[in-house]
Amino acid sequence: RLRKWQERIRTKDAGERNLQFALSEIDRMASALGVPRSVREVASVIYRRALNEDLIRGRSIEGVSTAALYAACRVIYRRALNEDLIRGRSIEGVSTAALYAACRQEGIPRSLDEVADVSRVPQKEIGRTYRYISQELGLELKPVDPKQFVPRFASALQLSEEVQSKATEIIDVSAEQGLLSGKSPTGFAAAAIYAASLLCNEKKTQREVADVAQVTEVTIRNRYQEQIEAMGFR
Amino acid sequence: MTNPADSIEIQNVVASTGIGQELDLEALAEDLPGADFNPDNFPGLVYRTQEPKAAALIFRSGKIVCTGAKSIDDVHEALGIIFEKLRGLQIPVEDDPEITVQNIVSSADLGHNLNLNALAIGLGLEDVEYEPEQFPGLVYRMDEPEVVILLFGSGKIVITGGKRTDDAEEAVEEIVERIEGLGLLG
DNA sequence: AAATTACTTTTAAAAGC
DNA sequence: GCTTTAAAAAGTAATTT
Repeated sequence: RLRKWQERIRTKDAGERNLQFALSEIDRMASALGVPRSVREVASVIYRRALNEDLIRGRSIEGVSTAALYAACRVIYRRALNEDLIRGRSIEGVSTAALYAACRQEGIPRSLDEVADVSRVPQKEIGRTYRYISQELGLELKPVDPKQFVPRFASALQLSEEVQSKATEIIDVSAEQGLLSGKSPTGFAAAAIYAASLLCNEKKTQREVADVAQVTEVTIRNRYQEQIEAMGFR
Repeated sequence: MTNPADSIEIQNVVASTGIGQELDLEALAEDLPGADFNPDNFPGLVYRTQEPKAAALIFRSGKIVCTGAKSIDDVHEALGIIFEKLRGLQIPVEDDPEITVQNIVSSADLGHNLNLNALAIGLGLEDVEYEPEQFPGLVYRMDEPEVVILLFGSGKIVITGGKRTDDAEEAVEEIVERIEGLGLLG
């Protein structure tokens, strides 16, 4: 009976640790991404819900970057595994996916690429975990709107409000004509910003825009051509 | 006015069977020209037939998976070739092993461009996965028939997960009906 | 800058880690 | 969950010419 009691304490300890770790990870990544505190709280709420519904199962720790934190993560993972609490799923993967979901829910999305840059988990697992918790928690998030990337990308490029509203207009018009289906929201936004910068005489090169949006120049070129045509230019 | 169901083409059929006899894959790999066997990577031996074109995974238990065939007839033909090859190697093979179709992958064309954003919301976000940042297709899980449909902006679609030839046809009729009901088909 | 190759998604079975 | 097989869809990306 005493052993059972001790086990319970240990279990509770590990759970607390995991939660603390998950929350500190969310905070660390959110800081690195420049995400406002209000959104960090949403990410925390999503993580807690995932925990409550026992969704942290069946995923393995795969992300490796800093050796020390990875080691700490493994210790926690092993403990949780021994206590039959986590059974597989990675805290980091769920933390990162929760942050990605929170940003989307709050209308200030980060691309999976951007989130992966500050996470210790590979992009592929983040996407997979996101789809999993999104489905299980019934988040029902609408597809990412390319327009939501405009303010952040444009400001990183030091472009004016005028360029931003022009880019937004280009996105609206070309999406209206059915050009958005199946296209990457970041690539679509990047092309519109590039086009708007030309139209407003605040030209940025395709490379500059591509770097900020983390897409290739080829993608910008392809989307740009379609959008210009949709706008009736060319 | 062409019927989308008429555009259905079977692209791949996956089936399983067994010869009811344990196999020494090491020896089989030696005797079967063109066989690929890397037990460190995967427990099955890979053998490809040219006509009809298909790939078979042969396991130690004697169970076989056939994939890549373009029709159910081709699956039977390809497996028939493999059965004969094994018999030629003095390996006893049941008279006509039962062949079970496990999955049929088909493609089709709805004939109109699709607004995937509107479709994701219209079909119901709970049954839909549409993440254009990761994949350009919208993934729709249909209940009846129980298949998964990938829908693309071009109107081209992929139907997979079905076990009967009729599943694809029923699925196309059903998805066309649903999309039309939403007023989202051309 | 165009062409090629390759990877993303879904599905199913097999034996074993 | 992973490993392997094949196939389509269309977008994106990395190489090669």
